Amino acid sequence: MADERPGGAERKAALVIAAYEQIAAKGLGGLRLREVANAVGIDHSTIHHHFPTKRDLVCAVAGHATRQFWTATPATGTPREKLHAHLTTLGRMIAEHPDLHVVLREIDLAALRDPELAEAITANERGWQASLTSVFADGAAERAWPDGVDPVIAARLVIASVKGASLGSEHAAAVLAQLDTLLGGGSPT
Amino acid sequence: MADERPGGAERKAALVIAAYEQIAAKGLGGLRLREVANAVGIDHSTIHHHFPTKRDLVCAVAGHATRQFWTATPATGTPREKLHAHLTTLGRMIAEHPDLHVVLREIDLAALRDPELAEAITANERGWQASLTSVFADGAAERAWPDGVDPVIAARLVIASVKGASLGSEHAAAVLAQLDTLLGGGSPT
Amino acid sequence: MADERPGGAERKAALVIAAYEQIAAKGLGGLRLREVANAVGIDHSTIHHHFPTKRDLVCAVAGHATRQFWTATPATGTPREKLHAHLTTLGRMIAEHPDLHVVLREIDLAALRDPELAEAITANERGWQASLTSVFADGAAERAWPDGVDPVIAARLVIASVKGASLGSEHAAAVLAQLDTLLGGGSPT
Amino acid sequence: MADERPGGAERKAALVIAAYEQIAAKGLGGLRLREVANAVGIDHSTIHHHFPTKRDLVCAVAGHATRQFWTATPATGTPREKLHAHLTTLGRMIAEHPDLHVVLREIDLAALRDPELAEAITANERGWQASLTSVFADGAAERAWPDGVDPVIAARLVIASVKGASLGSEHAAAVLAQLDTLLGGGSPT
DNA sequence: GATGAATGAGCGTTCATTCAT
DNA sequence: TATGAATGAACGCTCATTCAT
Repeated sequence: MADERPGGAERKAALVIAAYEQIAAKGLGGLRLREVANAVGIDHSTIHHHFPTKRDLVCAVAGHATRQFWTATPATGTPREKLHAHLTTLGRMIAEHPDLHVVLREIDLAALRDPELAEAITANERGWQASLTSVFADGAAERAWPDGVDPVIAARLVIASVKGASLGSEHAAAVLAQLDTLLGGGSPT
Repeated sequence: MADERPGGAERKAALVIAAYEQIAAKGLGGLRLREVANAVGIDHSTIHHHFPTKRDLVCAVAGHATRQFWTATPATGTPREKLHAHLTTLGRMIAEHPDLHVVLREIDLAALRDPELAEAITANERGWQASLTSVFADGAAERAWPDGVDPVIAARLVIASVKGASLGSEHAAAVLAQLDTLLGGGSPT
Repeated sequence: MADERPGGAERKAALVIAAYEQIAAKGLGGLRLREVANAVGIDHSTIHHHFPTKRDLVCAVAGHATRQFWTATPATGTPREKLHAHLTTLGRMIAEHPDLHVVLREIDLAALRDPELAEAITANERGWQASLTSVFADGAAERAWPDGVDPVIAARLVIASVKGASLGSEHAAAVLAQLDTLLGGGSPT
Repeated sequence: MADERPGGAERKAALVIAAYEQIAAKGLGGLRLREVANAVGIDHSTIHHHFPTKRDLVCAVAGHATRQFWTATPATGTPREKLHAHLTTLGRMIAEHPDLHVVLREIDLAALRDPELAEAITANERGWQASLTSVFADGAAERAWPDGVDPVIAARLVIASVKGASLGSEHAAAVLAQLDTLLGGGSPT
């Protein structure tokens, strides 16, 4: 009822969001704890009560970003339809909210050198990979895809295409639609 | 025979290479002029004699990296063969020299906020895009690809896949092979 | 009784004084934040906690110096006596505390190129000018000065003489006494 | 006849003038050897062939500036007329060419901490002082000044007023005219 | 939980100067 | 005489972090 003095959890969430926005705007290398604190309206040293180190905050942002991403990509129907919906949604999301994907890519890169960060993002990607793999496997039974489609590898291809497309957000939708076409052609079930 | 005292141009090149390696190892955000200078064996202030600012050095690295990339991707034969060779080469390169692609991706991301850097990388990408587009256009005449392949968009898809795949170098070759299969079907000319 | 741990305001004042002394000793061009910090006994980076930039510190010194100067020059009595007291006091001050006037001159010069600094010093000088002008105007009514003395210009002459005299502190008192003689003639009220 | 390749002396003079202009524009603290060299069209390291150290160049500028000043202040006639002409000329010069006086003041200040510089400027000032003193002494014989004028001190007062006035060039002429009035009143011989 | 003062390592950059060519 | 490469000390400033209050 009284949300004037936010509890610890809300403050933490606010910090994560502020940090997320900073990363989207200035990149991971441009992230400044002081500015994050300012954006939330607290002193910059107070931030360490919620996140002992900068890295902890960044990891939390990684979790937040992957969650955002995942939440936005549900799908139902046949495997063909699921894939189509997935790629369409992602294409639109990249165009409409490039921030999320920029942050995700920023973290992908940093994760190459930071195992802790990698862990924070891997969980999400494992889910994505698994979900896509099962879509491809399901579709394979009904010959929904062209010959030569390996479920695991095709899932990786989709993920790679999405990541790469997110670096050029203007063309992302078209690129993913092209991939969709290639995978399902003009003949969805 | 006396290359003990390197001329200005060689020093510059050595600095670019050292910076490139630093970026590959520590990321753009971990690039330190002092370490670059140490690697080359000169005082860190001397760098500014060759590159007035850090940014100038990074731009030079961008040029170097894109050149590396481009020179490593020639191809001959039919459109089908060209594409196959291209994707195979890239897949192998990502696996064997992940550095190059990491640096390229690092710069891609930074270029979102630095127009000067963007310019250094755009020239290369325009060439890549044009080359791929013409391969797809040529192949279209002889129906080398599945239906629905738009040369321009397909080129972008390939680029996106390569970029995305380079973030997970272990699977890059398989991913690009999958894309190759998808595009060439079971029937290369 | 516990002034071991100085509060923020005291630290700031101590920094200003230390900077003032540095400028007096080495000139504005010889002012080093690290030495100021050392003199106060803190890390040099802590200075920026109190004064965001070096310029801010210098402006604070400008304020401090002008205040020092102004508080040291009160006067009472007839216009003639006021002027005499003023010039005598200044002559003595320049001789006894040349530091203050050196710093003031240093800042005068820098103010030619730094509007912010100019502002910090102008306020003081306006007060000085106004005070002197009114002394001269008051004296004019009782014919305390030789013919041809314009209150505003005479005030400027006094200021100019003081400034110029402060560059050669050994003779300052005599110089200002000469000016006093010239203005008051042999007949002080 | 061939002034394409300037001899050492001309080059030196050009450097002094360029340095002088730099000091006038940016202050002594803003003097950069590289920019001086650029202004003259030579490499910045070549400057050391003409002036071993920066200080040497500054001393040369001090000489140049004092010479400029002195050249511009001749006077003839009775002591009264001489003084009047002198103060008028100086007042006009400060207004029309404030650069010279700014540089002179800049050097005055620096000379407080640099004996070598002091020496370069003292010679000139001694001449100025002597010349003024003799004007005052000559005038004393014919009672050209008010009572109480000591030739030596009055000379110092004039010098101090000129220096101080040069810090506020807009009012310099009026200030020095006021001093002139005070010294000679409405009754020049 | 929050603050402000302080820290210290380190950054990119500057600049007079040196030296081999 | 002139150059360009190199030096090295020093500079102002940044920023994550610590700690007493």
